Amino acid sequence: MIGRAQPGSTKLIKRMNRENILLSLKANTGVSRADLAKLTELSRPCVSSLVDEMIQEGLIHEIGMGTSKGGRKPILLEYNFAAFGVVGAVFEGSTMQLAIADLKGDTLYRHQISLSSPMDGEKAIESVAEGLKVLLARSGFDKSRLLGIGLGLPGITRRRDGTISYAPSTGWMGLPVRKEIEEKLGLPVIIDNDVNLMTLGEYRRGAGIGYSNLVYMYVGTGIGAGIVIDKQLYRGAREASGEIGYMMIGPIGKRLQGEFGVFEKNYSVSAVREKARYILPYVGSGSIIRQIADYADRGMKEARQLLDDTCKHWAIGIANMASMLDPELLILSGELIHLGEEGLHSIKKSLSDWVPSVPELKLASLGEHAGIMGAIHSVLEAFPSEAASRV
Amino acid sequence: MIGRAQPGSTKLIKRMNRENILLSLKANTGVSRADLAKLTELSRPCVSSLVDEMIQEGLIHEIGMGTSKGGRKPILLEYNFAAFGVVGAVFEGSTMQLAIADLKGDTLYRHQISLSSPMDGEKAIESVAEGLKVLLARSGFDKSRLLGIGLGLPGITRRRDGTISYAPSTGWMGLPVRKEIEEKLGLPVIIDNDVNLMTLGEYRRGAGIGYSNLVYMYVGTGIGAGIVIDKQLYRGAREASGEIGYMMIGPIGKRLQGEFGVFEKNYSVSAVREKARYILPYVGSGSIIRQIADYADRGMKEARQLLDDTCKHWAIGIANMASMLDPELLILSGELIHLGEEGLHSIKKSLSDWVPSVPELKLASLGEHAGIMGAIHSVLEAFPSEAASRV
DNA sequence: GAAACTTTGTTAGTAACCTTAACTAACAAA
DNA sequence: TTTGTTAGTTAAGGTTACTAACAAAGTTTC
Repeated sequence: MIGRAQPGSTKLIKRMNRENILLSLKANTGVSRADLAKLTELSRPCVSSLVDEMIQEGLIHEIGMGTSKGGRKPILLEYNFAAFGVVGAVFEGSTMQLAIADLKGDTLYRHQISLSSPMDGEKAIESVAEGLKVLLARSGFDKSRLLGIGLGLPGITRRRDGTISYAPSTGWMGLPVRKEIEEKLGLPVIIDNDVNLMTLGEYRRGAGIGYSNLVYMYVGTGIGAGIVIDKQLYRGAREASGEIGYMMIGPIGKRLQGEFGVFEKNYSVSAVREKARYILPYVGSGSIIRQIADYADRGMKEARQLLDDTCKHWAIGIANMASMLDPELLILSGELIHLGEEGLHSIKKSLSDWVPSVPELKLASLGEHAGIMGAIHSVLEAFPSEAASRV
Repeated sequence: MIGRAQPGSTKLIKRMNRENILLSLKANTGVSRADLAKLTELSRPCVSSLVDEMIQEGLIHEIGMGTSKGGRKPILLEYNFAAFGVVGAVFEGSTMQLAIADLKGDTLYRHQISLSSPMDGEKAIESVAEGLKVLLARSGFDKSRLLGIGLGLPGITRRRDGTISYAPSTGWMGLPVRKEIEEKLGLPVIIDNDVNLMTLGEYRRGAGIGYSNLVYMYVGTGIGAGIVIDKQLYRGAREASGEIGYMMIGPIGKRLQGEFGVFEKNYSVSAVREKARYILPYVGSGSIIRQIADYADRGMKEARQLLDDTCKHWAIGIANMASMLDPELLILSGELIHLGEEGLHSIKKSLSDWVPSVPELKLASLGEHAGIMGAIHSVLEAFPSEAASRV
């Protein structure tokens, strides 16, 4: 027999109403009880009693009187963003970035750790513990006031199990990350793919604020994408969504097990850099697309060709995603940032030639911080107003 | 200021509980009040009173006694699937198919109308009215007992507005279909893209039953896809999701405004048929891929090449979708049905070479009826247990 | 400057809904 | 016939939010 969720009870409706009040309070600061009644469509007495309860619990503060609108002055309220904290951590090659944030998602302190032996999973887990200690000390937060830790990892992560199921670049396949860290720290841990978290970061705090459906495309050593659908990050049936490095773009060739996908084999930063080495007299460590563009601008024909070919195929990747998902917005990140205005324009032109519904295009706005912002927000989303659910 | 939805009231919890009971009752027939209490996690008295209420309203029936499990015999209940009806209608080229169904989604009667002037939008709308009359007469349903009409149309539909925003094949661009039919018939109308409805049909009644994330791929005159994410049909920001005919697969060429996309220009049934004309001595009207395969099997080299090339590029389309969305299941439909076991196998092989997370592959199982099934279910989903929400 | 509104917030009583506890009904097993 | 179990009902009680009325603290009007 097939059952169902959520039996409607009197507790449930209270929880919903508390949640609604908190949400309104998070979205607009300096709001009175009367305002909340209007916003939530609850009666004034009901709002008053719930608010008083939450003031007792330390979730809300009274911050003084407001100006009269022709009657008694309102008592302004504020969500107590400092009531709890969250920690975000992201592995990036040989460094680990950590940050502690309040319930608003505002970063309080950052910390960075260089991993001496980048490929050692156990060591990496230990440095999370180390970084956490530093952040707690600096911020003065007690561990009991942390909601949890969000952790960004390369490869395909199994969020539910808390393990890594596919990680060609680090070799941490099968590592039970969540369990180990939770045991070591006694805090809830959420793991996720790094590109997913960057997507979440840009969606909540960057170029994607206010949109409901967007795609985030990242071109780096590999090529990946994150997908937000109906305001939710979509992770796929096996948490392998957005693995667009495996799209069939460019020459196919033979694929070796455990290797990169066709698209990234042809047009990742590493691949383009490799091609450039055959053409350019000198290849530095900066943005490869800028280096190629510089030579192209100076009239080097082969450079111009490589540039055009690369842009065209990146545009093809974008067009494929746009035609399939019809997002409102497409955020370009990683090496795509360096395309510049002309590059962006040529991609827009291609899209309008190719697909019927062209999404808005924006460059990512958070830079290096996208991943850690996302990690922070992944915890905030996993525990929606934590305290409200204690009822 | 930013407000919020759903003020939690005592009415809401009753509605939720009624809804839960109805859902359990829809999913399993022949269930007692005691069973429902277990399924919904409500108390037995609560279930009893809600059930009695709904029996009064005609939503539920008692269907007799069950067998004792060591005590008093249970009174078995059944959802009254005949309480309301829904109508589905689908335009397909020059014919319109209609069907009337009960709340279970089981088709009661079908009807088909040939459109004398297929491209005349007004005429088409009139035939919906005509078909509805026939179905009501045959089934004995009164119009007041219909929840609504689901209507499948080619092109990009604006579901909210009820208009058509892009329809190169019919030219019905901008037609306010919903408004006109609602005014003419006095019934709620839901319009949707035809491929979306086929997807919904297969998801609810065909190859996709039980899955939560799937992609439906249709190859016909055009190429399109439907996307189900987290048990919801995803329509895209501008309702243009799944327009995979515009993926960049095969030679690009110049795209003319209002024309087909690159993928479908190269590998739709019409495109492949065109290529076949240059190769095969005779091209009939049946499945084009079967015709090519027959010549290939008889040793004709060019036919074999065309077959392989076509399969390969269809597989590329599938791989692109799989790598981006990581669905559990991919349903193949339209001309893809005729690939047969060998074709399916070769596509599976390609996929496992190309992408890291290979979805299950199935052939569509509803054939011609997928669209109309979907139309029916689109109404059922838009009015979830209609009567329950009257509370 | 007093009277008449207005807005904010609280108090008291009520209605809606679910739950628990206890009961009747109906049946199986021994 | 007794004992135990399952199904369904009745009655009392607990939460929760709502309405109505009121107090507090302003502004506006004449």
